[in-house]
Amino acid sequence: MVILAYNDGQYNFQTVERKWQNIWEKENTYRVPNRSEKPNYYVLEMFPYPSGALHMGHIRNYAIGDVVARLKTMSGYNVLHPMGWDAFGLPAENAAIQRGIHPVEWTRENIANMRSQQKRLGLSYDWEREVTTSDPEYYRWTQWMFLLMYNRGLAYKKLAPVNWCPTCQTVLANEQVSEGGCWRCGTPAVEKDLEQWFFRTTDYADRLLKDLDLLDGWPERVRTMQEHWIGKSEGTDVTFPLPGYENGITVFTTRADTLYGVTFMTLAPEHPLVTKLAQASPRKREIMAFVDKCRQESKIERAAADMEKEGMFLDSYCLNPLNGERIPIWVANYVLMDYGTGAVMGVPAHDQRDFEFARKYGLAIRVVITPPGTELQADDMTGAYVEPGILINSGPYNGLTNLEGLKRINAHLKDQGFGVPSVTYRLKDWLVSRQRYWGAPIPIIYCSHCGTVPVPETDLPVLLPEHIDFDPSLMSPLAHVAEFINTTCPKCSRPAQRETDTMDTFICSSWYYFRYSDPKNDRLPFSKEAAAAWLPVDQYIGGVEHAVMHLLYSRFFTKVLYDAGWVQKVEPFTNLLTQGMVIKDGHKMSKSKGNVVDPEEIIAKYGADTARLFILFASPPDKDLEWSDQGVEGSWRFLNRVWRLVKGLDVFGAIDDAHDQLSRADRDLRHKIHRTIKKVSEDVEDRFSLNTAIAAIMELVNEIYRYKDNVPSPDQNKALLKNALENVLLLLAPFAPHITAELWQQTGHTENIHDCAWPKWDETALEVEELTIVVQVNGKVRDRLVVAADSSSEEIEQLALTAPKVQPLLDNKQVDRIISVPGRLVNIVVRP
RNA sequence: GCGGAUGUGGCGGAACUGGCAGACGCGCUAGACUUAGGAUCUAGUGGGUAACGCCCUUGAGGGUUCGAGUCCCUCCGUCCGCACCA
Repeated sequence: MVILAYNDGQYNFQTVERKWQNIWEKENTYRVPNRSEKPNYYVLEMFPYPSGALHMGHIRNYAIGDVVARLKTMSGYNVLHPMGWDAFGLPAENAAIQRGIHPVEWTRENIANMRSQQKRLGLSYDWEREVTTSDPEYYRWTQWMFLLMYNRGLAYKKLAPVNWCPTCQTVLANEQVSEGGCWRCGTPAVEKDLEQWFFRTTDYADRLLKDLDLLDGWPERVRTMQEHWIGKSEGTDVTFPLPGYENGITVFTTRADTLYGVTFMTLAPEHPLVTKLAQASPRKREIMAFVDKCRQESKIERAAADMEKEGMFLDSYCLNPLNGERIPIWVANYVLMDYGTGAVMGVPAHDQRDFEFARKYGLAIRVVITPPGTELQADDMTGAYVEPGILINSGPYNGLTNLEGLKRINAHLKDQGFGVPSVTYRLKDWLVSRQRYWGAPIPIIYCSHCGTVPVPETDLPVLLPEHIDFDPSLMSPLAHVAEFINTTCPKCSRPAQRETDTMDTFICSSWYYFRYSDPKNDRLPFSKEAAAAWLPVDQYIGGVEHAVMHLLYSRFFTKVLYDAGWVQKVEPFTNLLTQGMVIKDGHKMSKSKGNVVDPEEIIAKYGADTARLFILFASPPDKDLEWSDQGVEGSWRFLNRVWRLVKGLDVFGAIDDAHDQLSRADRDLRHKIHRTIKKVSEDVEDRFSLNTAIAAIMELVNEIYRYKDNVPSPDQNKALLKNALENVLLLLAPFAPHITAELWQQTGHTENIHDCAWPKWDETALEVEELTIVVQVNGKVRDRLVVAADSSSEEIEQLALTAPKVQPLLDNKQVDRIISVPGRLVNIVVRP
C-alpha cells in the first residue's frame, strides 16, 4: 500500500469496495425470484472446481459474466446469475492421501476461500442459489439422474478394455488422455479390463449432431469441434464369408466401390476371431505373442501418428462376397476394436494405411479406380489413389464412375444378403464408472437372488461413508468399507452388496444449471415450472477447453431430460461465449512456467474494479489475453480520473442554469455522450466487444475533461455536464460496480446505480452539423474538406475539384470519373 | 498428416458492410507543478527524409477494384485441436 501513502487525491478503493460489498450482502441485493413482472434472463459462468484459490482465468470468466448480468439487469430483465462448486474430483482425494485432510474438510475450506474471493470481486451472484455437487443434498439428485438413465435403458454395464492410470488408480476415458498419458498427472496410460458402467451417448449421436444446427448462438469453431467429435460416417456393413464360420467377417466401409480391390483382411488384436483362427495355425504361439504385445500397448500408444504398422498372417482366408476370391486374413495393430466392427478390408491401391501395410508385407496391390484417360499401374504407385475415377478390374462394374459403382455395388450386396447400409460414429458411449471415493456413489445394489437392483428413489442419497482409508494402493476405497457395501436388497430384503464405483464428475456438471433454477427443492432435482422459467441458459460463458466434453455431455443430459418430460427445450445453452486464455510472457499461466500472477495481489493493490476493468479492456473476451502489470496501472489511473472528474465538478447541486441555448461546444459534448451510449450498448450487446466499449467510455471521459478545461467556467453548461457524468457512471457501472455505486451515491442519488435503467441514446443528438470528407486522387488521400452535413454530392465534388491541394494534381490530366461515398470520401480518378 | 484459428507501431489492441490504417490504453520523449514524483497536467510519439512537403507501411508475393488490413490465389511463420475413423 505504498502508493496510498503518496496519493491523497486517489480514491480509497478498500473502503469503497468493502462498503458496497457489505451493503449488497446485507440487503441481499442480487437475490432473484423465479417469476417477476420483468422478463427472465439467465447468465451463467461455468462453475469452478474448488482447487483452493481463484486464478486469472476465473477472474476473466466472472468479470465477463458480471458485465452481462448487470447490463441485463439495468436493461430491465429479471436476471438469474448463480454460482456453485464442481466439488467432487481427484485433487481432494490426493490431498487426503498426501496430507491426511479429509476431502470434506479440504473441499469446505477451499470453497470458503474462493467464495470470499468472489465476494471481494463484487460479483452479482444470488448466493442463496449456491450449489455444491459434493453436498448430499446435491448428489442425491445426481444419483437420481443415474436412475433416470438406468430406467430409460441408457445406463448399462459391460466388460471393456479401458485406459488405466497407474498413478491415479483410475480409469480414463479416451478423451481424458493426452499425449499417451493421464490428463491430470501425465502418467502413461495402460490397458486394463474392468466391468464398467456406461451411458448410451451413442443412442443420441444423431440428435447431438443434428441439433448443432439450432445453436447459432455458439461459436462456429465449437460446433465444428463437436461435429468432428461425433464423427458420423455413412457406409455399409459388408460380410465376407469365412468357411467354417456361419457369420463370416463383417467390416464397415464407406468405400464399397473399392471391393474388387480388396487383397487382404485385417482384424484388430482384440477381435474374437483372432484367437479362434490362430488355433488352426501352425504359428499359433507366435500369433498369440503378437496379440499380447499389441494389447499391452495402450490404445493411446497404438493411435500415435508415428506408430509402426505391424501385423501377422493368420494362415486363414475369407471370401470376397462379390467374386468369391480368397482373401488372406491378417491381424494388425492399427485396427481398432472399438471403431466400426474391429475388422477392416484392405484396399491398398486406394487407402494410404492399407498401401503402407501392403508394401511392408509384400501383399498384392490391385488398382480398381483410375483417373479418367489413363490407366494407373500398381507398380508405379508411391501412395494410394483416393480421388474419384473410373472403375476397372471390377467385373460388371468396369467403366462406371466410382460413385455410380458405389450405388450399384451396395444395391447388389443388399440383394445378395452380404451388405446392409450402416452408420458409424466416432463418438463412444460414456464411461461413467470411477474407482474412487470422492464422487457420487452409483445407486445400484447387487443381490444374489434379484441381480442388479437400482436403489429406490426414496432411499436416496446413498451417502459416502465418512471414515475411509485413503491408502493409495487400494484400487477402490469404497470396496473396503464393510458398512457401506453390506446392505439389504430393496426387492427381497436379503443381504446384498452395493456398487462401489462412484460417478464421473462430468455427470455432476451436466445438470447443475437446472438445479440453480430450484436449488432448495428436497422432493425433486428441480421443478418443471422452475426449469421452464429459466432454461435454456441465455448466455453461457467459459473456457474453450470445455468445447467438447462438458458441453456435449450437458447437451446429452438435456435431451434425455426432455425425452423424460422434465424440460421443454432440447438444448441447454442458447448463446455460448468461449473465452480465451490468460497469457503471460507468451505462455499460458502455469505454476511450472513460474509466470502466475495471483489475483489476490492485484485486488489487494488496486481493488476489484481495477482488476476487472483491466482484464476486460486488455483484449476481446474470446481472444487470449496478455497479462500486463503496467496495463493494470492504466486501468487504475482511469478510475481515479473518473473519481476526480466527478468529485471535482460541482454540478449535482441545485442547478441554476441560464443556458437555454446550447453552444457549439455544448452540442459537440452532447453528441459525444449519445454516440458513446450507442457504441457501448451495441458493442456489449451485439458483439461482446467489451474492450472497445471501455475504450469508448474512456473517450467520453477525455472529452468531458476537454470541455471542462477549455470552456470558460461561466459558459459551462452545468446541466449538460451533470448529464455527461451521470452517463459515464451508468455506462461504467457493469464494468466497475463499486466506484460507480459510490460516486452515484455521493452525487446525491438515492437509487442504487445498479437498479437504474441503462441509458438510451437520442437519435437527434447523433446528427452532426459538419462532416469531414476525404478527397482522394487515384485512391490516394490528398485533402480533407469540412462541409455542411446536408451538402449534396455535386457540391462536394465541386469543392473537391477546386481544393488547393488537389488542383495541381489535375493539371494536364483528364478527369476520368469521380466516385462519391456519401459522408465519407470523394475519389477523383484521372488519366494523363 | 487432417482440421481450425491467427499474423497490424516498442507493447496490448482498434478499424463492425471494401472507403482517412494505428481508436483506446501501456511504454517512451519533452515540458509544467513540485522538497520530491512512482501523483497530476500539457505537448509529441508507425518508419524514412533537410522539409508543415514527399515517399513507404497491416507476415511475403501476385490478383480483383476507382479504392484492399478487409475479397481471391500462392507461399511463410506462430498457436490450438484432433489423429491409423476404414
